[in-house]
Amino acid sequence: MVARQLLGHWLVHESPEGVTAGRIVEAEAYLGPNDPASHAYRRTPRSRPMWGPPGYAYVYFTYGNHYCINVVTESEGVAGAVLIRALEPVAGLPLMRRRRGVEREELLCSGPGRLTQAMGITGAHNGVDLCAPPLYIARGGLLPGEQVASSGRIGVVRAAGWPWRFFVAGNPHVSRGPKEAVR
DNA sequence: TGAGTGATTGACT
DNA sequence: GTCAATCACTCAT
Repeated sequence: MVARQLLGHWLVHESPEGVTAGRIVEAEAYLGPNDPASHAYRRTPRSRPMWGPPGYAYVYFTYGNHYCINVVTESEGVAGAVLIRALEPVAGLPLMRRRRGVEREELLCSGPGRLTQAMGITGAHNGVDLCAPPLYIARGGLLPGEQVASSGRIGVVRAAGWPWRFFVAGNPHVSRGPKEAVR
């Protein structure tokens, strides 16, 4: 599963204010029409990138306050994406702190809405190519299999029990959902 | 045309 | 532990 492979890679954003980067420590898979919890379950103009070619970003705005970023993983014409839920900050921490307004490193990127704010990602990045600057994914070191845990998805009502959430076990930057993670 | 819901976070009791 | 903020989109008049 692609969500599993995404862990350990870096998400890099080269913005005019400076470069920020983080290691992906938590990701969640969403499919298309077969997944009741996915935005692709009901097609919307905003989520159109989910049907696009793989390697592109799908950024959406939710709850009136927060952005979330997805990586499109399926081929063109097939809906499918991986939601990036948490990052471990590795570069541009001062800039992240300024954008987030918090000092603690664990609070900078430990959540979907938090990491987009820390990285400076907005709706303007919807549909951009993640294989080229200014916003892209870089290959990170391989992750030992025993460090990767999975659990049911967080924050969704439908199909929440599907074990499509992957995260780095014991990493302090992983978000804690309303439900306790089932290792 | 209007009410309800949501892949969330942060502030307040 | 509870609740508000606030926007895109769906569903019901």
